[in-house]
Amino acid sequence: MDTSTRCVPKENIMKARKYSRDEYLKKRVQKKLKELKDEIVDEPFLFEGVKKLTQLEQHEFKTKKQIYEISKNMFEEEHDNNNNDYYKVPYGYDDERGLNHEKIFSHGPKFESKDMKHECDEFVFEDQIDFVKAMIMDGENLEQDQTRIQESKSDLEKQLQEDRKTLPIYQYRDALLQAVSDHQVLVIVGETGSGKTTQIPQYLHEAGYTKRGKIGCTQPRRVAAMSVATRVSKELGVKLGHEVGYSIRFEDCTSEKTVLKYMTDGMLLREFLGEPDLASYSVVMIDEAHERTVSTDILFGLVKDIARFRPDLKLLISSATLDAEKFSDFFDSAPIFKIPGRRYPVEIHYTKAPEADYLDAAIVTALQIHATQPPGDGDILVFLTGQEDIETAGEALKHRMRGLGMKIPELIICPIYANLPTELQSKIFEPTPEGARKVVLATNIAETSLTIDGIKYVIDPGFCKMKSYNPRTGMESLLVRPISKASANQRAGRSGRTGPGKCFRLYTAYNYYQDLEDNSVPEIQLTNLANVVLTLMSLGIHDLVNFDFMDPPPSETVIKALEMLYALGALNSDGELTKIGRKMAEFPIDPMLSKMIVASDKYKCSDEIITIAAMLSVGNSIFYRPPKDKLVYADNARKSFHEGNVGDHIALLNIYTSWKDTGFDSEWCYDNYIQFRSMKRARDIRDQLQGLLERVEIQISSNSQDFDAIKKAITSGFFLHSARLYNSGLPSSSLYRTVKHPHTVHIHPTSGLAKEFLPRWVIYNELVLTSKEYMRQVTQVKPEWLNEIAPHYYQLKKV
DNA sequence: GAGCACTGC
Repeated sequence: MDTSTRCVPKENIMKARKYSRDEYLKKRVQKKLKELKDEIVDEPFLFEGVKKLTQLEQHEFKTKKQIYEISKNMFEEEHDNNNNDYYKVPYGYDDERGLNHEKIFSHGPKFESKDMKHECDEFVFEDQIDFVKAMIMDGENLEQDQTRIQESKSDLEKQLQEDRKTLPIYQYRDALLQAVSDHQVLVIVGETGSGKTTQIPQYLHEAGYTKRGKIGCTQPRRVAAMSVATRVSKELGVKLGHEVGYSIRFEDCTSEKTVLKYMTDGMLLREFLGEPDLASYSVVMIDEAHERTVSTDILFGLVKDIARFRPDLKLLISSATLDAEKFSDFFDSAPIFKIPGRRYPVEIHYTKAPEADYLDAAIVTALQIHATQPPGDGDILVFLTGQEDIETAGEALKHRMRGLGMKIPELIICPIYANLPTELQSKIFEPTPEGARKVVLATNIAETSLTIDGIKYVIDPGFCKMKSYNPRTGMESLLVRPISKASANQRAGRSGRTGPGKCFRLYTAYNYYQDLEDNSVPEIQLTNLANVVLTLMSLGIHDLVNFDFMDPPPSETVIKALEMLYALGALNSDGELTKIGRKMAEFPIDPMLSKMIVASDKYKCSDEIITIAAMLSVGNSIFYRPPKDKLVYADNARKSFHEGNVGDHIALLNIYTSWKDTGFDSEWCYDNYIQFRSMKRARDIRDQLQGLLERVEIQISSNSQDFDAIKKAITSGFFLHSARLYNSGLPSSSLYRTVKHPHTVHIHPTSGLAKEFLPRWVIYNELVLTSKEYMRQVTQVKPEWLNEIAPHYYQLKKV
């Protein structure tokens, strides 16, 4: 794979495809077809036409397939009311592309792997992708998997105990307990299915560690913490929330009795604030450490530190294979304990040559698999970068399946990405009907966050979207980038969960070994750290430069965060936390938002401000973006909350109060093109913030009519994000200049302020870089407020 | 007139 071309932003590839080549091609083909139409007498106009066309246009167009598709579209438009059967591929149509099955079958295979050769012998597409089978990721302990049978309810507990003994980890029980007793820190390597998450805490409990304190086990995700705790409580035959419990944001399912506590990593981090030595714990297990979330990375440094003062505290770091040595090194050469996983073998296939258009290649590969493998065999999972890719691929697949007619089994297309409304997400979990096959088009969500049963084939184009953060400008953007080896292996492993699987990588073996990084860049190096720095500060860690990070974040990012906290008044000139800073640290949100809340006390509008803070911290998924034809309704709905050019912040407040007035109705959300899921989340966050107000002694006060007071409170948090209209003489100019680091930016078109009216001074929630540099969530302010609210910051600047 | 991968507190 030529990584330089692979790094081209997806938009460019898409644009080139959509607007230049295809448009051009379409016009040419349509013209030619019209010319030819009179020559070809009806029967199958389309196919004869295509045949002639391909001869004529051979030198101009790359593949007949494209010509076929365009002429087919054109044909369909013309014969819209006709019998659909007409579009079936007629017998005898000769196209090496593979639209006639009998013909195609005679072509040779291009797969190199032996078994595929046999299976693919009869079906080859013109732009077939050549794969080379390279290796098999070994499966382990397979024979034991046969025993997983659900028993009747009365036998359930007995069965659960039997099940526990069949887990690979069971035979290592005594050795593991010995290792834990001999060493304070232990790195555990165990692949998925080894049972480490459910069993290790139970073994330690059985061995008596819970007599001295709780056993805590962290997970990167909420659902994992919940489901594992549920499972373990069943295995131990206790009620969830008693001896076994879980703790996640908005939901604490634990009691005084709880000795095995599963929690999200962020939750343990917040527990540090109340209990800096984790005195109530005897064992802390950091699970899925290889995922390297910001919270786990911080936890590493913190637990390593407290382990020195608490020799009785046992630490378990559990991870996937690749990182084990690194974890061991970080924890002063802690011993590594290996547990084999339980997984089926996965065949890895690479392409012989790099693929220029990964989307097209993925579609063709999916069709190839579908056409050559028996349908009851297993479903296909395709990893794509985002919603747009998924929609494009879904359309293309549907289209081509129609082109292939009835001779091929049904293919059910299931898109899945995090912003997809919940009711549409559930489609992927429905069992595949007999004789059909499911193809799941997924983002990275399927890499770790959810598991789909019945997947046998994985198609991995080798890309994902990654966040990048520029500490200098404070700008965030998403870039399409090649994945890491670890990520590629994780994706491949998704095919081997219920039986032997196959993974088709749309890049070459050379690309894999030479071009891909071993591991993904840890998140802590890619993100804004203001909140993390504030948390560490309130734990009394002032020397952040020397904090023991496994992979330190760029010093620029840390300095930027410190500067911001200083400007917000959370730190004094000695770098110590102020009273304001301590209050701010109580809120689990971005420091600028928490400053806004703390400041709202003064303006007597804390009720409105926590609503705005909750809405802002839900992020950009509040508005549902429907397909193009309904987009205009969605935009109008959005505008209706923005009457009087109140600004986007007040508009968010309006949305929340309108929703609240309906009694938190889901229909209302649907009518207004608002995501119900996001609103529920906003409500949860708001409730949490309201609870925290008491803790920092801020009165709930409402002042819903005084927008200036609300805006002033917002300005107290966001005065660093101010911008001034630039070139205001020109009516069409919408250029703004940020005040802090002078930089030209625009108001995001989805803002209520974008068109109607351009204020001279604004504050914004965030900067994003997409096609331009945009300010998102913008509100007008008066320049004198900046002087009044942040004189320390604006005194020298000319406002 | 744009276009937001995924988590978490």
